[in-house]
Amino acid sequence: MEPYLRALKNNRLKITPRRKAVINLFVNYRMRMGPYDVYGKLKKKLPILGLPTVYRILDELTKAGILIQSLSEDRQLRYALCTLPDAHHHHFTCRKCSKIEEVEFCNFKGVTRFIEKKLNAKVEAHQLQIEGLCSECK
Amino acid sequence: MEPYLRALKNNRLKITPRRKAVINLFVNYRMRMGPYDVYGKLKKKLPILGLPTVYRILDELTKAGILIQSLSEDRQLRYALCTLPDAHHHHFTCRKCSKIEEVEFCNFKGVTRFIEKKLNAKVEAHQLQIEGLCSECK
DNA sequence: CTTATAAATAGAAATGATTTCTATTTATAA
DNA sequence: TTATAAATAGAAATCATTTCTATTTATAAG
Ligand SMILES: [Mn+2]
Ligand SMILES: [Mn+2]
Ligand SMILES: [Zn+2]
Ligand SMILES: [Zn+2]
Repeated sequence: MEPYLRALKNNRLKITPRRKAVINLFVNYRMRMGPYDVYGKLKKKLPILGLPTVYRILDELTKAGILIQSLSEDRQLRYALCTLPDAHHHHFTCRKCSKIEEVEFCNFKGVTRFIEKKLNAKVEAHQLQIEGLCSECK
Repeated sequence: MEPYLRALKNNRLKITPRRKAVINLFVNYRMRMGPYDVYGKLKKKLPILGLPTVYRILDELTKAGILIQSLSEDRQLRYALCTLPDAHHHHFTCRKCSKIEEVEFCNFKGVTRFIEKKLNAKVEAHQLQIEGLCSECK
């Protein structure tokens, strides 16, 4: 919890009950959740809570490096805790239980070389989504 | 053009002026376009044209393997012609001119091995977006 | 412990891409 | 030529997301 509060301070974000509750939720549930999921789960403990606040906090936490944002099959926003904010890496999502796992391995240099040689283009960014079944669900 | 019309037949889609116009547009402009881009460009030649028709045709052509669908940074739908519908491959998008190029190279097996060994999970699918500047724009 | 201030929030409202609906038109096969 | 299901236009609905504004709150300084 402390490193996340420090990340808030580093990004000049005040430590509020709502922000702490959102972070806590993601620490307890290590899975992908959308704004409405988060809203639904927090509404129990914080009956006075606005959905726009959830959207805003999720965006702020993403910019602060605490969460990662992705789009699910239905093209809606999803977020998950990222425990390795600094080094380049990817994420594996379980199709059954939505659990997220860190993938500290990236092969992409080979693809970059291929493209820059064959297409004579400059590769600037890549994004990789990996899906499947986690060890418990398979 | 003929292989695309054959693909329509194979998918029990009638050959209509609207569908031919959409395919033609993507054959002439080898770039990513959204429904509204397509609508705007076709409206000149086909003044009677509905935006829902464009949405529907783009979806049908994607299911028929003629186009690929992707989401742009602004989370909106984008489409492009795919000239290699059968073999597994990826696509490079130019950030400046939106040109799409085929990338017939995929490294992913190494990532799969890493994940299946380290996380004991089953990898079922992956999606890779590659962006940069094409040979003309860089 | 106050107080001042900018930041954060709730709730209502707006936005806008995408989808649905329905009456009419059209491609296609017999 | 005709019958039929498929395709379409245009209007309307949907709904995730964003914007707006008045009120509340976290925080730092005195
Ligand atoms: Mn991570
Ligand atoms: Mn392709
Ligand atoms: Zn799982
Ligand atoms: Zn370019």
